[in-house]
Amino acid sequence: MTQKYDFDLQNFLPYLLNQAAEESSLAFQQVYKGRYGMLRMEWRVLFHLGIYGQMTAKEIGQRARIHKTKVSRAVSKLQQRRFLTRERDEADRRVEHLDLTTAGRAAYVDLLVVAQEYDQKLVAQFSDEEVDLIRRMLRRLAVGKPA
Amino acid sequence: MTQKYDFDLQNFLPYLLNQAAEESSLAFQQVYKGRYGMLRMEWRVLFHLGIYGQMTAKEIGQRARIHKTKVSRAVSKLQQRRFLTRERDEADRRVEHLDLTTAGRAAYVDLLVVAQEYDQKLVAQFSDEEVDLIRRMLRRLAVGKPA
DNA sequence: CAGTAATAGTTGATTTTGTAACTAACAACC
DNA sequence: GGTTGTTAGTTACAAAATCAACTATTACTG
Repeated sequence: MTQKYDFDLQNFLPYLLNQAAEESSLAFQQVYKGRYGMLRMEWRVLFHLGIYGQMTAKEIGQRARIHKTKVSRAVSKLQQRRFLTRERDEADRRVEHLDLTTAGRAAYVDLLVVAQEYDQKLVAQFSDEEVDLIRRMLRRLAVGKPA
Repeated sequence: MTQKYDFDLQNFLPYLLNQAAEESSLAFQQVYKGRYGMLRMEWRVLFHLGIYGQMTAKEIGQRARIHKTKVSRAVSKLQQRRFLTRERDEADRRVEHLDLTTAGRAAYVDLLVVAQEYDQKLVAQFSDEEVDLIRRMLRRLAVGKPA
């Protein structure tokens, strides 16, 4: 009965992607969780602000493909920890411009170093061409719409 | 200040993997959730039993790298839905041998077809060599231990 | 062979996430 | 200029993941 249908989870792309994603997130997760008590969504928001500078919650959600409720909660937490400030837009009072505080920027820079080192470790297992290719493939898969 | 440290999330492997994993799981998730009300852990257990035949909860956890509490709860749910049976090992009464029922096997086969079709759609975006490479890379990343 | 450690699996309390409904502000249309 | 529709963001409730402690059974050890 085994293998009757000749299918292997080890070739099933969504499964493989999940396994690799989980494993590859683990070490970095321990750092931002351990050092700053951050959640996944929180470091993502932190990094978006760190990299791209002042943004609104909506813009972060669009870029990172995170639902607005998750962004909202991550922003609250980061604000509580004094990692960012919210400033209401006077032209359109619905939107808030988010920006990192000095403390937030320090945390970002700290984690950035860790992220870069960790990424290099991961990437070092493969050739430059391989890395280049997997990045392009992953970006394509992340967009969706294969059909 | 922007780009000061020349780091792009779009190149950070854990981030890319997460994005791709999330997106690629979505369509298939809707199927097993919609048709059988299953959770991610439940289809994984179902597939492990479908592919490899009778196993214990521990073996499933090891193969799939799922924590035992998650396996335990998935198994309970699948049993409630009469998709699997548990049989106590008489030699070691701590362990249970799990096996799919006819209904469980039917669900497995049904979802298997969907999975295969979906995988083919994903894979069709790339050349055979590319697919081969990404699978090998993902398997390697999934094992961990880059350092 | 009693006592301690280890293993398979379960359960309960706490945190996180996901879904949907909500508020507040702006836009657009008649 | 008031009704209707949209958009940014929040909140409340339900679903799920996580972590720790628990039971039952087997294995080790002096």
